[in-house]
Amino acid sequence: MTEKSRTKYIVLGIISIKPATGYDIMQTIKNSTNYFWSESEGQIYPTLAKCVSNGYATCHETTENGRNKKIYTITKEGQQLLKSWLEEKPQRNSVRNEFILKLFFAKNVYKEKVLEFIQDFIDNHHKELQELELLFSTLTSSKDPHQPFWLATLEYGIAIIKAELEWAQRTITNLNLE
Amino acid sequence: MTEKSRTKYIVLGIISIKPATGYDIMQTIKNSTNYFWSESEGQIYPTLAKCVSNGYATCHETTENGRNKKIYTITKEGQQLLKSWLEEKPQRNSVRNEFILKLFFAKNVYKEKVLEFIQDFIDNHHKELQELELLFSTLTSSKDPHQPFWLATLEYGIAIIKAELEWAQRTITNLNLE
DNA sequence: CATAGCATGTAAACAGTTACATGATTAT
DNA sequence: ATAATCATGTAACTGTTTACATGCTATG
Repeated sequence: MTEKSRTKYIVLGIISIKPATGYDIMQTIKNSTNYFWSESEGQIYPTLAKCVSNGYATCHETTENGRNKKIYTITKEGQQLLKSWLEEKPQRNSVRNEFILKLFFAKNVYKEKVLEFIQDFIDNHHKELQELELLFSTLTSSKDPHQPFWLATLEYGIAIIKAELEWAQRTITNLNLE
Repeated sequence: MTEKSRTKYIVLGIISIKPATGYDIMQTIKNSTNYFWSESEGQIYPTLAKCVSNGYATCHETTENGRNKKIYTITKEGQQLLKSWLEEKPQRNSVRNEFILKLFFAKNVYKEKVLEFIQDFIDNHHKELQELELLFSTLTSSKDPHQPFWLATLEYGIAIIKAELEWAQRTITNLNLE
């Protein structure tokens, strides 16, 4: 956990909702933030250990169903760190969209290949849209105090995907790919 | 330039259009790919040197207006490498949107702060939209053979930004921020 | 005559992913 | 039995940014 890595904030954010294990945190990321923030496994456990050594979290070891678990709980210091980060102006992120980069240089690529890529893009985005809409329908009935914010981020994901799908259809026509 | 870094592909892609200096490449990225692919300065020069040592580009030193320049030209091998990469299925990129991450955890943030962040988001996206629309108007009249693909990527950027702006306005209402 | 832009580059620090190792439980 | 899931962790590698160093030319 170095100065600038934001991994600690998503970790602290998740355990601020409810104490959790490293595994739980990874599941939460996979199931509910993955469409706007992803983390790889190799970051979570070291970050949790460093949060404990820096006093931002405490660790409680238990055994549940014969499984050893380490349940992490946020401390007052962790809450303060999280809150002060949340109140800082968000930083712009570097963007890297490999699909669009390939399209940018697609002049010498066979039209069939370009069409194939756009159709894959459409398929993947359709699947993702379905997943987000499923999430949406479960979230709408939730009474969790976080719900309005989670709904807003989910609507963000859905809005982007819909715009991408519409663009992809138009682009197949505009590039005369079919 | 290691195995997986994609920096070499954007570098080769740009010099495949027209021989260029490292500085030119940075300008091109800043002016025309930055909304979907960014690179930092410290990557460009070492990548160019390695492209030369790997036979993907050649380097020609000249002096222009008293300035020393190194003009890089793509080789046949470079063109082949670029083309074979372009024809591989695009890889998904990891997503990291700090603004949305902060909104996800915004329950304990003052409403005024949340509103401020969304308004900054709107301002920044308005500016970016204007820049892209300016680019768009110059591109539409271009007869460059790359034009249809550049236009498609530009339309992608514009579509996303418009969707984001609409979402932001709805979200101010939905979260009762005003 | 100062500031912005043109032009090239490196070193150190920082960040992140991949692959592996281990072993238990639950479902098929 | 065996595959999937739960659960924790590390090492090595890969990739990226930041800050610095240098010096020239064009513009106001």
